[in-house]
Amino acid sequence: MGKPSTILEDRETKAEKLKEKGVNLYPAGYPVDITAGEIVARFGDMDENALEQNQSSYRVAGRIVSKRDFGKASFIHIKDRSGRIQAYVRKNKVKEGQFETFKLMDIGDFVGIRGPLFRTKTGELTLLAEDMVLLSKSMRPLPEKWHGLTDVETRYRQRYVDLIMNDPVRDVFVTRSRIIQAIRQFFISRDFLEVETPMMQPIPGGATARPFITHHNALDMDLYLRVAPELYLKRLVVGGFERVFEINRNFRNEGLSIKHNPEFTMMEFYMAYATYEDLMVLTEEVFGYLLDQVAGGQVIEYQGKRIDFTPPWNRIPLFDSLRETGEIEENIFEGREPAAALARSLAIPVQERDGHGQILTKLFDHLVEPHLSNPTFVTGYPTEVSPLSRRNDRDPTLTDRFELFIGGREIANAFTELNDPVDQKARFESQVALRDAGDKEALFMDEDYVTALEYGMPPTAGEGIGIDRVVMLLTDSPSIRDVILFPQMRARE
RNA sequence: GGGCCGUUAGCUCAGUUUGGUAGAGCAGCGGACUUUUAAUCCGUUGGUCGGGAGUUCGAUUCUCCCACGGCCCA
Repeated sequence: MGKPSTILEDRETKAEKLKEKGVNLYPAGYPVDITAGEIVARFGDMDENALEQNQSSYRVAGRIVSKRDFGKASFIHIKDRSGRIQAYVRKNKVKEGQFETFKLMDIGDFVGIRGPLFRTKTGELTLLAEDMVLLSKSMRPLPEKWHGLTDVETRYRQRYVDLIMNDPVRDVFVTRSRIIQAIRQFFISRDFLEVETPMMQPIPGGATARPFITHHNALDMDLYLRVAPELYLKRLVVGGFERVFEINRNFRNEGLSIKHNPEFTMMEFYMAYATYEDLMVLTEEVFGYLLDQVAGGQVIEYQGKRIDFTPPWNRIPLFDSLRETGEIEENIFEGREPAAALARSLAIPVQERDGHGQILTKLFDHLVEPHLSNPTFVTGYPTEVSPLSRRNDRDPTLTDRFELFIGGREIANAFTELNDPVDQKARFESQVALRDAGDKEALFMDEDYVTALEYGMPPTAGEGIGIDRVVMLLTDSPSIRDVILFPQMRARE
């Protein structure tokens, strides 16, 4: 990159020639009065005669994405945010001198074109250029028209080129925006308040994950990029906002993979007086709305597999899901050792500090999770791995919690919130013990959060939905990098 | 962190097996062409073969190290 080549030199030469002709390479603005997409929508069905009757002239602006020259005439396609439209540039139709200027333009340049519409011999709706101005000169060549840009590294590092060249990529991000809009609308319509809570936290909390550390100079204190907004959102429930949600970034200092990016987008919501069972129904409803809005039906195809979102979704306790694999002995539920032995035999790493519940959850992750294709609520998570969840009334070793799996991946995590400050403090203390034993993902003690609970939090249920993973499902994208505009990459020298 | 694969012209890719300092298509440049659709036709420029070291008379090719990327595992 940045190395001189003849292609770059050719563009500089053209730029110089244009300047000599008095052409401004980078003029300000252009009075666009229609987009390419609107032209197609409004005139796409009109035949030649009808178009001829319409004497109106239209101003369109966009990037030249293709060019077919013929001496004294040329066909180009220009692309704007709505789509593409062909334009016909002919020497005796444009203004004096403009054709010579056009000859110095390249694929990649932005132009503004004014003229009437007509239909070519081959039937394509086309703008006849009567006035044409250069709006911005492109100094670098775009990738080849036929194969386009496929190199994934370049696609991620120079996403702007990917977006210019690959319409399906562009569509993914349009869909992503629509998904977030739909979720926002759904919750606002249910009387939830959208809020923003700190991304920089003195005590990271809300999820068991390794945080990023940063430093505030004026305060001379370390701050953590949040791993979750959870504890702040629940403080707001304490404060009387009974229904809140936030859609924003979380940061986790972990490896990169096809489903992990260090920063990712999470939607979290909290609903006073609800239980985790209410949230299962609400989750079916929000996905139902979402699929209607962006997928046009309750069945999608993800990576060649059919996924049916028609409610009600399957619900299964975590331990039962392990039993159903048929690959386990009942004794793994009775004591830590048999569970640990099974895990080791499956090459699942078990740490000294891992408790029985932790090991069973790891077995689930390994044996069950990848097979949960249709939406499935898994309930009955051990209290040990759920330090912020309310204990189940019948079995206090389990919590009132579910995780939602779709397409073999965790998509959401929800529970009735632990609002007993005494139990919460004890849970934090267990987490601190784990941290002291070397678990870098364990929670920190958060005294102020306990204090908030001491003021009283109504019975509440809350849920986090991984937005990137939802977008992956609904856009049939195999990698999280395909749904994040600028995925994290190693710095290049 | 480990394993496997990849990195050659602006882009998409051959070539490496069997070492003799590189090819194609598109793009670009010059020419013809006033209704094309990957326009067509004629001519033509362009490469420190990801970086470094080693083996060799000679390395894009073989060996080692490094960088970046992808997939799988952890």
